[in-house]
Amino acid sequence: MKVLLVEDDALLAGEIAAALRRENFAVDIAADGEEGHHLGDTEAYDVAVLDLGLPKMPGPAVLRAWRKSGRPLPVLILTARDGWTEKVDGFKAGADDYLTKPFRVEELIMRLRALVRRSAGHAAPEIACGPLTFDAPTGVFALDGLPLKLTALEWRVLQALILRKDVVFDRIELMDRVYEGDAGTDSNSLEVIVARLRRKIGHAMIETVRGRGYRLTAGLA
Amino acid sequence: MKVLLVEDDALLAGEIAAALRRENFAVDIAADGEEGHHLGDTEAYDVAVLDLGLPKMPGPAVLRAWRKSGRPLPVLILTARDGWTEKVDGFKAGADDYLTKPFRVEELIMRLRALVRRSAGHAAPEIACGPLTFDAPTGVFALDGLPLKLTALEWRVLQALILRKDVVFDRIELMDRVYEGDAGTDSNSLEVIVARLRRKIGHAMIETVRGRGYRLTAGLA
DNA sequence: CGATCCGTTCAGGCTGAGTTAAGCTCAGCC
DNA sequence: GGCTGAGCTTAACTCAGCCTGAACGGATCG
Repeated sequence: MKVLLVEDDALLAGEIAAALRRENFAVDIAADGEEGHHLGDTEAYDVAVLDLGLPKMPGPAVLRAWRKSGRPLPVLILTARDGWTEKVDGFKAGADDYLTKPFRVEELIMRLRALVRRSAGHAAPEIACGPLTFDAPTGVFALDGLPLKLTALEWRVLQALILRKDVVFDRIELMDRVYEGDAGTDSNSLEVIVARLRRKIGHAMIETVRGRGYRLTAGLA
Repeated sequence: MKVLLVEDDALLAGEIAAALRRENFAVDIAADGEEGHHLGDTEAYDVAVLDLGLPKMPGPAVLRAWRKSGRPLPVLILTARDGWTEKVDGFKAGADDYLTKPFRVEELIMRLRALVRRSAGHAAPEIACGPLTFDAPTGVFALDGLPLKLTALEWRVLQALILRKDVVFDRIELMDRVYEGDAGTDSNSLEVIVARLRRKIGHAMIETVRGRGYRLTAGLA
């Protein structure tokens, strides 16, 4: 899962990013509105966290620009102001959620997970695919009920796949979602990760579609 | 837009309902957990507002029951408690948003709108042609409902054809669309691809127009 | 400082998608 | 009817794309 964090306060941004990475998120940080707008418009993210008070380009303008270009990207707005009129403005600009500072990082994480789950079209907190289940709020995978031990990258890949199970996930897009910054295409590390995943959850579950990407299915049947 | 409001405090429920109706929402009120659960399970709502402290059946239980029966209904939880651990529990049960009392009705309305907007984005626009269907967002072809297994080139050809079904697709133009760069006309590889496609979806569906190109039709003679 | 774990790189091997080529079919035309 | 050429089909070939085992190096932790 890849998050775009647009926040000019470097200290706060670092703290949030560290907390998110501890939860296996991939995080890109933009320090001002322009950079944030550009990244959100060109890269593939699952969700964006957007501060309202930004240099160069204010948060609402960034959000409006994304919506104007038809980005479906879910956006959580972050702000120091607690006034309800501000919130209304945020939602009017197309925000999906709103959090006021100060806040618990745990709550931010929960809200982000809920946003991603919902925007992937899943209502229930648990997504199942054959013997494999994913509990969205906690981020835990289980195989036949037993919790799986996955590394950060394995987790990101599997999470991306299960959110779009039964659909082919494009190779390039998958790499974009799994790796922070720009993904180099001249590497087979993703294949190695997939191979290791297959050894853990069974070879049949991750199907490879030549020339396009991977697909998570219930295995057989 | 229809809202299910599960709230035992009649005064508060009335206030919320009035505010929502002022915004042209249709509101059903349930005064206890059992009624709320039943309504949410049998009626069609766009979104539900769920109080946590309810008589007869507590809020989290209601939510879990909905999720268990596969309801895709987006749910906003309403509670008097402000602890972040409570919020985490709410999200774990499958909530999509969380609001603590007291709150501005304007914020509730905004959050409900955001929830509905996001959960509405999952209607699948499908192109159909006889027994063949194409789901544009996922890019999946299906024949009589069964997903088709296509190679990259087969997929490109079929996609080009179904986007202009019932119209003759010029050979040269088809090759230009399917092959990167400039297509050499001195090859019959396209014909091979078409032949393989025909074997998969039935010979009648792709009609040959001599001297011009191909045409995708419903297939009946 | 050593141990462990994780992500990456590299090399070797395999599979199958896409192409080529050759022979066949059939529509259109005289 | 017979000729002609566009299009169809099958089989074989080739190489890009993918898999995987092993080894390397960086990070983290005691």
